Amino acid sequence: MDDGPRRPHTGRRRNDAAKEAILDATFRLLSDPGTDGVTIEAIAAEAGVGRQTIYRWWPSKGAVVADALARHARVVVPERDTGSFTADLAAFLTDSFAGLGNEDLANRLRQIVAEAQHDEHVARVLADFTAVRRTALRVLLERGRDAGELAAAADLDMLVDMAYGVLYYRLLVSHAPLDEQAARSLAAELARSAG
Amino acid sequence: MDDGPRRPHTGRRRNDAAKEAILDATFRLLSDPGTDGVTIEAIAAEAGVGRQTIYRWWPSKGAVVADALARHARVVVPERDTGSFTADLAAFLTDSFAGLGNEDLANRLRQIVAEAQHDEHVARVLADFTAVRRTALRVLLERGRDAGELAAAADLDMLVDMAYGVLYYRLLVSHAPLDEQAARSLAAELARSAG
DNA sequence: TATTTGTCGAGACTGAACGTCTCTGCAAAC
DNA sequence: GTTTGCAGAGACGTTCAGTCTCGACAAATA
Repeated sequence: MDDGPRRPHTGRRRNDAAKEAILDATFRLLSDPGTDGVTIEAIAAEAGVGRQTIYRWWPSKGAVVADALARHARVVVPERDTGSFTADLAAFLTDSFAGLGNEDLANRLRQIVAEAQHDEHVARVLADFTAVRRTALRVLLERGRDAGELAAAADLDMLVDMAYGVLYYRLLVSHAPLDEQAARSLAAELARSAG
Repeated sequence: MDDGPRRPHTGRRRNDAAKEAILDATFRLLSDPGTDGVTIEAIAAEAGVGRQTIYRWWPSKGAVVADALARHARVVVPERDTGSFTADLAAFLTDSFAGLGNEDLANRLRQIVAEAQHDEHVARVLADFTAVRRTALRVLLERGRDAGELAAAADLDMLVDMAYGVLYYRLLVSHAPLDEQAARSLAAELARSAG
């Protein structure tokens, strides 16, 4: 049934610059704390593009948002290796928490998590994003375990989830701050898993 | 300026039965995994009520949803006191995780968290709901600490957040299951904070 | 009992937003 | 130079939240 392309491509090609402009505009709007949920209309206007052009590249608003987020997902987690596992862990958590001290970023992440609950595209991006973060923390914990600062039997994946769990739990429920003191306390409790 | 009610109430009174029907209908619809986000229209139809009647009792859809949820929020957390702190903790976490094994409940909680991010009414309900849970777990941890099974210096609030953090993190990102093994491992890591 | 008052269900209406369709212009391949 | 398909613009259909209006009706009062 599907006989595929039966002749070479002709006609005008899609404009990659438009795609870039759309992604940039989307990300810019997502940062704006004022707008609660970005609209396609706003993205098109901000990018100086027709709505249809957006739907030529992506199947839905969620897909655009997901793509825009994904390309900025590689936020740098500074590599720490001061020799002291506890200090490295505390620094890692402090950095992670501090990033969300920026309310723009915190709002963005809240939006992503919310949207991921009913948009599979966003869910996929969030899954990839968090997986990268988990891996980074796990590497740190492995180093600590190999150095004998964590119990050999410790469930490192669970420890990772406990750490990021606190971050997301507090981000989404907002009952307690994600400040430096919290990071220190969390690091201390995690490190208490001493071998 | 506000001279208050200048005469006793007259006229037909609001129908409490309608209010009940609306709340019940809302909760029923929230459980339905098919509908992604309940509509006022659907609530009104399900309750056999006019839309305006809903807005006569609540200011917004979020408020209705929040109220419907709040009245069912008192899910029973069985009181455990077997004498063994570790066993009690494991049982508490196993119960908590098991509740979300029900996909209806898990979906509902996902919806609540998502909606809470941009609806203050829902956010309030979620905050109250989680606060009750945190208190229950904290009592359990205090007992463990008093029994010398947790370090005296342990930051119990942080431990509580680490526990519920794992629950919410896994619920929302879905990278790992909330099964009994997870509950056991989590209990073990928390209890490792031995004094 | 008759009047007043405010709720009832029903449905029209507004406004926001998603996503589709259509139009004219234009750029790239043939 | 013709064909093909993307460009931006905007009209359009649809869904949904929330408001407004209407005739019916129930409760309190006179």
